[in-house]
Amino acid sequence: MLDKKYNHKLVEQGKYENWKNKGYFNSGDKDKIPYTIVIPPPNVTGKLHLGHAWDTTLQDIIIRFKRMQGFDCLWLPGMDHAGIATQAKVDKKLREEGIDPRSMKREEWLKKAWEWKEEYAKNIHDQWAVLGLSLDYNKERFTLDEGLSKAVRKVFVDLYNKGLIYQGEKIINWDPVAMTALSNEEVIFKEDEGAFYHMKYFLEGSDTEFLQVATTRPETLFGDTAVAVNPSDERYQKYIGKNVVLPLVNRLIPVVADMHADPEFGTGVVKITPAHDANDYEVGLRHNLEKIVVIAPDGTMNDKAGSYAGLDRFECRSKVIEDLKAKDLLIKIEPMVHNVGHSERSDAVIEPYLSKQWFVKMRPLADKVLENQKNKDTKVNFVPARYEKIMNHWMEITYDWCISRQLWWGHQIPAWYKDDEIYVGMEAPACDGWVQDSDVLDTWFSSALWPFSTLGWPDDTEDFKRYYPNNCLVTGYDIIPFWVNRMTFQGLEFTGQRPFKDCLIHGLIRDKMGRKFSKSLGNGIDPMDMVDAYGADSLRYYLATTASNGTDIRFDEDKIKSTWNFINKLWNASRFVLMNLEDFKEDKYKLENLKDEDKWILTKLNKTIKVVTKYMEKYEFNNVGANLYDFIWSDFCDKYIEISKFNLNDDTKKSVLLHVLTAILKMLHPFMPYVTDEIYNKLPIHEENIMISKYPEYNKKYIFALEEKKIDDLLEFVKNFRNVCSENNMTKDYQVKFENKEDYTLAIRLLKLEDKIIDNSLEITAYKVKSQFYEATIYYEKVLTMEDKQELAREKEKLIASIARRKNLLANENYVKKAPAHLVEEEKEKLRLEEEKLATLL
RNA sequence: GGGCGUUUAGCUCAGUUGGUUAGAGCACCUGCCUUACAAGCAGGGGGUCAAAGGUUCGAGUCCCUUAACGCCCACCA
Repeated sequence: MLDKKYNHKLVEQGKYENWKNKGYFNSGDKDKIPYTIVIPPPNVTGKLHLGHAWDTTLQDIIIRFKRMQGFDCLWLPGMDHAGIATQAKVDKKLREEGIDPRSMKREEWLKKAWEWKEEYAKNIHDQWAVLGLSLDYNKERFTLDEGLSKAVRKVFVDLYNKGLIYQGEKIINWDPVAMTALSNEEVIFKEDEGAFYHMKYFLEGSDTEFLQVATTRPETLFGDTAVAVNPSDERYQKYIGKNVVLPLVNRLIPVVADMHADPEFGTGVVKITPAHDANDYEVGLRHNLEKIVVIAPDGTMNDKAGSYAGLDRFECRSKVIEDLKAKDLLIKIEPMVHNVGHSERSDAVIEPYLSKQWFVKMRPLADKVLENQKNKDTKVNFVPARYEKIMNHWMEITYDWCISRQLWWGHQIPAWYKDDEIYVGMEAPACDGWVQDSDVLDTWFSSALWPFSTLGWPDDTEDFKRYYPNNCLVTGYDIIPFWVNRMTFQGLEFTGQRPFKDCLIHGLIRDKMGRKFSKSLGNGIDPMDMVDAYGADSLRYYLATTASNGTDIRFDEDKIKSTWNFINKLWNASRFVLMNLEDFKEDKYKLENLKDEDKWILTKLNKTIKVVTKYMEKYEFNNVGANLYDFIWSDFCDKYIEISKFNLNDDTKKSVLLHVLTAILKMLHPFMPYVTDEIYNKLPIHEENIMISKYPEYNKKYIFALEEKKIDDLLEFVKNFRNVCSENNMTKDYQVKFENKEDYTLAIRLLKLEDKIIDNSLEITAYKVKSQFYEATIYYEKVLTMEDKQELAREKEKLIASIARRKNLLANENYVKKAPAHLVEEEKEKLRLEEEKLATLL
């Protein structure tokens, strides 16, 4: 027997280990059709947050559903080495231990990093287990595994040989704290308080005539090799071709005409620093200007900055301002708020930096994606569909991807150098004297291969052949540019296929006020705390059913609480069923000699199975949740169980109770694996385990339209009856006369009318209660008060208005002609009922 | 600057291909300890669906305009 209250801690204890040990999570049954999802590999940098819990719950729901539908399900787990993020954390830890990470040998440092990885991987495994995720651990991968590293090298080498990877000296985003290059996606623009510094660039040979140059970054002036004006800007025509004197440095630089200078912006004169600004770099190329790097990788000024060398770039900025002021070269300081790029990981202000890096040539790869998305049979189907636009737009405007990182934690670039020679290959060259490139690849370079590298590609493995392309990928919309896009072009390029058929996009989880969770706000919520308080089942159901796809969730603990209540309801309904089925055996199970109410619940059940299955297939779990909630609570618990109490010795009743409860548990199982497992195992008839049981299927045999309508109407009658009693404050002394020959047995039981039925009319206050089939008069000793009369008058007015509206509608020829016939009929019926009601009232 | 989204009950959100008195949970009001559940049961109140216009017999839903908020991309010397 079940306890009186649902106890999530007791229920969830030990179940995960059991499932895992029994091998229920394992893929590989060749008699079944394969179904694959690969987990978005979490970073080995910390704990999982609510976003992970949401993301993985959705995947587990899909996988459990498909498994119950009879597919050979592979849900492949794994983790991401997360290059820059992990390196930053490992470095921080070492520094706290008093060790300078950069003084270590690369191999020693890597040993520490692997220790870190093992520790955090364990945390993540523990959390996956708590959440109940049915991952196939036999297939687990890590992005730095030998197999995945081989895939990375293969892709690098092939792209290099195709000319789609090249090494070049370009302006890239430099993170001076992590001291590495970054891709554009890893730069976050934030509005910072800054200033526009207006400086005097004197004309050569003049101490009166100068150009007023405005900049937000005066410290870069040491790298200026020109100033530019717009060729159409009449104010400055006469200066084009002349030289100006670079302040503080006294170096002569030319005034060039370039479209880049916007006459409307600032003073219309812009200083050109080709080594520290992407636009200036382009200007430099057009005018053949020298590129002078003046900032060192750590963000300090280098020797090109003369006496300023060694100063941090921001200290240098202050010093330069001070000195310009002292020399009367500063005109004004104009405060301004402008967008400044910050490193996604270290938050350092990004320095546009001229440096030699490796790049992926994106145009041909992106074009392939755009072409493929036009074919509905081979494209990636986004759910919701609008997110396809995000990917396509990215593909349209994409620029070359900077993939080299000056880090240790990652896949070292498979390029070797010897004097001026370069060798790119899967393995190191055989002869001596070659030195491997010390850089590693962007983390996303390896994650981009995740859907196929995890299946053994580039080898032609059984797994790759069987489980690729993946059926579905689940991730948040914020990850589309970093990951989804890159998986898509790499998948197409290297496997000739989309990496996954569907891409289910969910939103972000925010706090109750709609703010992002962040460390600085201190509003973070540990999913493990929620599991502790309400159970994994409650958290999962809440996360999966709260939002429609692609939209954000505002975290609301009250809603998890209300899910807990729902589970408690399920628990108690199950408790009721089990109490009454104690000696029930398989030979007693029969769905025969069904009464109207049995047919009614079976019809409702089958309709629910149909609609729930449809929404499961469409990943619309919010709709699944709403339908199940309503069916379970309103139809099964509030109505059918109550009715069943009148007839509990009947094996048919017991069979129906068991049948419906079994189906309910199965449909809830993907959402609430623990509690459904607990209850299911206690049912008198059940398969080995609910998670490998067969998902309910719609069965026309158990659709009884007539009985459904009849009982719906009876329940409507009962409700109206109660309403009349409640509105008129009727105590128990009233009498009831039924006005026709329908079967009122159930109504009598539900309304407890056994001793109140009369056959004749009485000369006291009477109320009519009606539904389509049922009709009764309630007699009650009561004087009508003023209020009662007003109430009656209000109701009369309402009815008259409604009747008028309907008559009007039905008089409308266009409506009668064009609207579907059944609607017109319904309308007529409603009108008839209302007219009757009005007549009784009068 | 370009694009996407949101705006529905006090709060958080659903709302299918347009179908005619717009739903849920929580909160609120009334009455109930009715043997599965008071974390419950039976009822109830509450919304001119952001604003204006249009298409249509019919608009929360489709089209146009506007506003507020949010996000993405680009860019700001």
